[in-house]
Amino acid sequence: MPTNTFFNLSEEKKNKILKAANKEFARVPLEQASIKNIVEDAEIARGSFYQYFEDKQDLFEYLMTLKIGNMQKNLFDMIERENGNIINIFINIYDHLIQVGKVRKNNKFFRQIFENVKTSDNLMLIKKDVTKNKIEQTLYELYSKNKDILNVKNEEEFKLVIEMLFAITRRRIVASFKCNDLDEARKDFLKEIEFLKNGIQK
Amino acid sequence: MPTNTFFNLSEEKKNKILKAANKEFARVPLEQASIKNIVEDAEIARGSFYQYFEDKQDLFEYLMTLKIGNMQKNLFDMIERENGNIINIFINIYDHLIQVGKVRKNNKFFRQIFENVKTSDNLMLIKKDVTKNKIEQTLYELYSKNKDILNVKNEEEFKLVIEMLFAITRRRIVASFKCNDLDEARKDFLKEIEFLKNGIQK
DNA sequence: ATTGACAAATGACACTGTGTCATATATAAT
DNA sequence: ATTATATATGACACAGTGTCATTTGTCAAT
Repeated sequence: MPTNTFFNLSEEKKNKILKAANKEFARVPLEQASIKNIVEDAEIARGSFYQYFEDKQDLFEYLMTLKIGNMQKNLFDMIERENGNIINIFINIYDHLIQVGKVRKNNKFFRQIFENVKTSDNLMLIKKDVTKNKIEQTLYELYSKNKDILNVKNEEEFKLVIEMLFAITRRRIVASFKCNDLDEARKDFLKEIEFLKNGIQK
Repeated sequence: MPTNTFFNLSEEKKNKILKAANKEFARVPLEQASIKNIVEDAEIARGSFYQYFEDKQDLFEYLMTLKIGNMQKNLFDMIERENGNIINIFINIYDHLIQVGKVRKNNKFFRQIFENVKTSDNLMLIKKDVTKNKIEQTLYELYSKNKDILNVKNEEEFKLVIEMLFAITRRRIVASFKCNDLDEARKDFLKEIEFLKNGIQK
């Protein structure tokens, strides 16, 4: 978490810093991002940076929570709209994120994040406990709505299914970045979803 | 690729360097690995390192090809043994790698690699064209053997299936690192494979 | 208006690590 | 013995990090 000193800054100054951070984190993966670039771009002294943030990770995570906050609402709306059907939800997430990637300015920022998620990284970038609770709760609701249409015996198995859907969606979003033909990319995604839905075995 | 200068070195010296590299790459992910540590451990001058390798990536990739070379034979044997059944092959790969992780000294090296593969990284660490050709060829043979038991219309779809199996296996191997109970971890893996095999939809 | 006390800003500094290069040393070839 | 060629070396310039003593700003109390 940033310090109070940071939060006490004028909106203008805070924005300048966040904008510079956004730019840097969009440029390269987190490990390669340089505080030097950020402070130069934001026109603050190096020392000030450390007055505001513990390190670049700290700033990065804060920036993430801001961005995720925006998406969260969309996500819960979407769950509502799809009446909880987990498969359709993920298809919607895919489409939504591809759309975001195409249109929005923070395009590159998200791309960096998606491309650089490591196999060992957790389900999601959601670490904040507040959202975590809501997720847990939502998960249970989703389970209730899906247990009759899915081949799952209990909530544990349902979680596995979600992880698989998540992994597929993530991989396919990244693949779409590299692919020129978005329609083609989407077809591959849907094909994989279908494989998971109906099984690969004859 | 390392330079000729490196290959001309005495076996002893080469081994000392590779051993030091192995140690460092087992310690931290590639980006954090330090050439300084390697040269100090291998007792060579900093300048010499750059006489042998372009950079740490170069050394890393060479080390990888050595290790993969060892596994390759095992893999092709396994394909033979399982008579090409792609699902069983992946279950075998899982078991084999878990075994390697438990037993072998290079334990940590593999763990680093598996944990730090990024979503944007390709199917495998196999970049060498030689092996690539053999893989392509093997892929076709595998397709022939599996097309009758799997729900795939063509080789493209078969490739998607392989990618999915690969992704699942990778994720589940990494999960097993974090899990104390290896049997539990294996069950989750098999469950996911079963989901893919028979579908998640009732 | 002056003082004191606290908050915030600053950049020089010590540190760690990278990649290069001129020079030194070894090996081989004639 | 001389020359050519290959190999080895560590000092150096550069880039980045995190810290800290010092400076600057703010504002309440006198």
